[in-house]
Amino acid sequence: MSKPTLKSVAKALGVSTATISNAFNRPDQLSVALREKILSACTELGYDGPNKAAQSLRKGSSGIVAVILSDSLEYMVSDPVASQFLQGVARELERQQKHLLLFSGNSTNLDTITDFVDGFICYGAPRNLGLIGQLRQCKKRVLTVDFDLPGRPSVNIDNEQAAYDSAVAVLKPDDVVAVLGLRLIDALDSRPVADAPMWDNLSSVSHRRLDGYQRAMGELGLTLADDALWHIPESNQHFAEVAAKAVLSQSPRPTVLLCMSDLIALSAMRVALQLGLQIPEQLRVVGFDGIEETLRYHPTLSSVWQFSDKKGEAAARAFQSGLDDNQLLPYELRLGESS
Amino acid sequence: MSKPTLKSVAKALGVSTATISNAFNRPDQLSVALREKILSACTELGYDGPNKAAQSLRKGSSGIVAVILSDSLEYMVSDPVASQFLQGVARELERQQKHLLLFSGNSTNLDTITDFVDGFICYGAPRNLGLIGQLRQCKKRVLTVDFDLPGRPSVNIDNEQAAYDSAVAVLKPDDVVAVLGLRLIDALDSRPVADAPMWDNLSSVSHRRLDGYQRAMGELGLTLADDALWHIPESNQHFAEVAAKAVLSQSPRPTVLLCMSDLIALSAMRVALQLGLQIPEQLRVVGFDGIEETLRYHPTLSSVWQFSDKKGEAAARAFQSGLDDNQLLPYELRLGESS
DNA sequence: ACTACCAACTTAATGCATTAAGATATATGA
DNA sequence: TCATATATCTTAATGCATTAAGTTGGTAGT
Repeated sequence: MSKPTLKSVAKALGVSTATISNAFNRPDQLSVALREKILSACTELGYDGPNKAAQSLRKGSSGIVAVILSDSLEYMVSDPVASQFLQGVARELERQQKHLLLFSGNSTNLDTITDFVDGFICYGAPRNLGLIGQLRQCKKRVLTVDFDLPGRPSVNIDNEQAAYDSAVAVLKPDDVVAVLGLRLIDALDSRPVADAPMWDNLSSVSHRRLDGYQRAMGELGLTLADDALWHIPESNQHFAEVAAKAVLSQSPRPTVLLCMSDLIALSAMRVALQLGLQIPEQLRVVGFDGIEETLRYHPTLSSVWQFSDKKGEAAARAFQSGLDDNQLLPYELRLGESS
Repeated sequence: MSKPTLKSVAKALGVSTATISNAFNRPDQLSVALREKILSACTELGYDGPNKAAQSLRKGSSGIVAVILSDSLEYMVSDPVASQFLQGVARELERQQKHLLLFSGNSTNLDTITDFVDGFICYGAPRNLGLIGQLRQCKKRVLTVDFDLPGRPSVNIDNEQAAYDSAVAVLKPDDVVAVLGLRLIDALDSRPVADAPMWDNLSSVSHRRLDGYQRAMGELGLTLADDALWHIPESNQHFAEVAAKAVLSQSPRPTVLLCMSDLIALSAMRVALQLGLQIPEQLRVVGFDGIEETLRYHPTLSSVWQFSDKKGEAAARAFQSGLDDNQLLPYELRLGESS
């Protein structure tokens, strides 16, 4: 005997398919007695509700939400900030009884899943820029986080202001400043930005932060040397150390490092300590993100805390709400021993 | 004008729907000329291939694979071992052009997604035991990792032997042994197992490891005191520290700690050092799993490395292969400064 | 010239369910 | 008692595509 369907159950009970469907979806459309009879007959027959794939085809919604990560899943799951975000999304989605589908930002084709999902939460601009065009045209709901798409709802923090605040808190009038930036240009290794063209699409967050740093520096009359603005392709130990070593061996040696992620800042501090530098006496460091790990190391890191898990929850809630506004979440500047 | 469908495209071109379908799915069924005409007409019309939801309904497969985690997504994403595993799965799935849906082991109902996916990769027995029954009866492909379901393919390591090996490597004839076990009984806090009933379903891995420890101890004539076998509900710092503190203040004080995860072992070492104990002189510690973090701390941890990312890849490959065997993956005992 | 076969399409059944609109019967109110 | 409203169920159109089986025209072989 094959798997029972709505139709076969209906026939077995001598009622119409509409009634069975209503028994599951609109209890007010039939008598209580019949409904109970149907429901118990269903368990009897091993029918556990309408087929979700058919339902999804008919209703046009599945209860599955895709989260598009900026990079490969691989990288994302190992990044503390991204996985915090994912935790938040997961928590809220569980509350909503929805399902989470992970989608890599390296993928080329959105429409391998578009039909399956209720929409997309995009965490950071996808590495494959082709996806952006597809997202723009997508008929389904699209919500962006940490970047913007015209006409689409978004969840962000005020990166410019946050970066400004962090710089103001750490800078002094006579400082030599270096910036360890994240994904500023289109290069796969750590290197000074110099005159390479800025990578507009992928890095709006980074550029805002840079603007903030520069506003703060401007107010103090400080300028950023050409070779003191570095591009780091991925927020990890290796790439950060390369940049930190280079920057800290320049002369005049920087007295302040403005870092666009905590992981970068942490690595930079390690390098500095290895070079025998005193923190914060000879070098002050400020990070960005706010991750638990910075609390376990000494000196503890001054940083902008942006509570990625809350951001994830907010994103999932905003996705569900149907509202199309651009949300700005609060952040918090927390000073540690590094400044 | 509404979204184009296979039917509307067919009408526009004056051919049958079967032909359009074949143009996408079975190119050998129509002439090259017509196919190209159709394909270009499709881009013209903004039709980007057959609707996946309908396709899934018809074909009965979607290209989506669900990974059922043992706990909440929240916990899983933050656990280094689980996220390593997830990375591996994601990597292999990307290769196969399949999609990854994350499913919490706390969920009550499998059939909210069964119809959407091609099957399930279960990473550890789900915390909600009700799911196990549902998985047993599930018509779709089910592959288990780190536990077994009768008649289903699985991916494991030989936990008993691995635990045995690790214990043999660290134990000496006059040792006082304590075991910090993971999820041995049904309790939400850290506590001695004592005479609580073992939690069979959820902890097969842990029980195998315990068997391995005990075999090794038996060969050396060592026994495990009643209050020296501890249950830890979750592999995290807090629960591990509670157990470690308790065990290390017993007398006679243990000279060896057999820990069922590296996170537990790491926390235990921290506690030991705080108590002023010398490692490995006064206390030897061995862990389980193999995570990068243990290489950054001193003393470095002796542990069983099980390469969770490879396990993830193997699981995704085995899922795809259709083979129904029970795979045993290699592990590696790596000795560090802790023993 | 006739059969056989192939290439290239089409027909129509099928997968599983939702839902607006229609049909009955029973109850309500004046 | 008659018209109207309500509760309860059914009919049938619809969502979008896959695929086995059928049709047609043409080529090849003898």
